[in-house]
Amino acid sequence: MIDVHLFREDREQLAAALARRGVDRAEVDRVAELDVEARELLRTQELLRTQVKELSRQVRAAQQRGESETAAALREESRALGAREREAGATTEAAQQVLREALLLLPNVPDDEAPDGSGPEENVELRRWWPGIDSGVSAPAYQSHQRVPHWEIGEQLGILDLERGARLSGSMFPLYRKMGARLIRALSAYALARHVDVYEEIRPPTLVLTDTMTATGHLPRFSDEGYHIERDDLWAIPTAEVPLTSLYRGETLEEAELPMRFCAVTACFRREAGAAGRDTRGLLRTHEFDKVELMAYATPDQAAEIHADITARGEGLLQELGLMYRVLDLCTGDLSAPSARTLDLEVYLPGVDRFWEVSSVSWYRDYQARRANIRYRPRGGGPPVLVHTLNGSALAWSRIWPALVETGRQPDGSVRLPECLAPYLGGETVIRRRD
RNA sequence: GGAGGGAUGGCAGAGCGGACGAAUGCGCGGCUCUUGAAAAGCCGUGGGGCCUCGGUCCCCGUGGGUUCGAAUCCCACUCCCUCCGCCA
Repeated sequence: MIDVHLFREDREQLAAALARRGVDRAEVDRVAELDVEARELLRTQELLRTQVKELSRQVRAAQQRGESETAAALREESRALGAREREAGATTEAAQQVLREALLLLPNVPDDEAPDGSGPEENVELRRWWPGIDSGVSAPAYQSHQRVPHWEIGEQLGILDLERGARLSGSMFPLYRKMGARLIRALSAYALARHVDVYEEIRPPTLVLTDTMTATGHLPRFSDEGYHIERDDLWAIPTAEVPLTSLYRGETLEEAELPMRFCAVTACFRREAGAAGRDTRGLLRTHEFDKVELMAYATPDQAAEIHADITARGEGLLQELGLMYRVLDLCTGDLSAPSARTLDLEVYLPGVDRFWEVSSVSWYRDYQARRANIRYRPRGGGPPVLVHTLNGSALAWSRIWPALVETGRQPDGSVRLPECLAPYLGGETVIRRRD
């Protein structure tokens, strides 16, 4: 959530920044007015409250002097004021609630560096990588045996069973078999092993409270996107970012502890309500997928370096896996609501001939931390300061899996997997037809 | 699911209707003493909001209630601990 002070002190600048991502000026003005209103109501209420407290003191004093009639009169006066105070309190609270809701719905202020644009087509491609690029090899010319979509490969090799997945849970709930299942497990083990040097491994809960979903910005704005278990009022996490960001919710850290870095592999659940019917073939879009997530709390000074590190780790994995990918700098119109700056990593799938997002590395500044109330005590003293939060995937396996089987497909129909996975696959890096 | 106990500042822990945002100890910071350190002594030390920067209001797990007045009494809930039941 945006600092409400900006609406008082820097409204013009704020409105201009938010306009870059399509927020109507009227929205900004409305929040500013709600803020003024709520403060006025608060002042009225506090004045009444002060009077009640003063009268209560006088009641006691009168009682101690034995003046019971005076005490009774004062009590009566205070009672009347108290009723008015309660009324004013209710009004104030209602106004503050309206203000809070409006603030929660507003997206973050984009970073100055984020490119302008109104939608995905205006994202800026920063770089592109493929095996051998460093030694001057030109972009790969994929062969016809690689131009087979992964759902066909998966069926041929018996490693992906979408029909039975759908039987269990409906469409877009994939079921992997044999080496296909093992590959997912291997990828998670491989990636975590690469990150635990610096990122503490966490195994968080998969179902979380509404407060936990609200802290990251997934609620209230995107309630349609989440699986909600009504009976217990719990949400299935759409990404490990959600539990990881709330790990220290409500706490005050010491500056010396920062940056704090975490990684986790979890299942991720998405209803894909807004994308119904699009990209539904194979594994392109699924309701459940496994992903390794990196997440950090940082001081504002540390944030840029962490952002670069998470990006580098995602890229590092893609390079070791030998997959062509590109890096996009998301324009203001495509930025997720809580993010100030996001770099997307997109892997190339030769079988379906398209780049597909496998990681979104985002810097939220203090937008999530303000919702989650996570602060740190500065080394040199002074009041606690909100942390910056950052996160990114490394990586989303439901899209790496297709990239690997399509890219690694041999002329004989078998699939060759990258050597870096051998230790996690029992040494076997070829998936053959009769596996 | 059942029974009982608990939740107070960075930590421990007192307070159980009136000047309590809260004793005391530890920790932390500063100073004195010391060649230096330790010890000792002295002083300081939670967070948030609002305004005319001097004030003022809120926060004792959360939400409600009683009262002129609530950390303190009542109700509900959450979480933690102990025991029982069930269970991978």
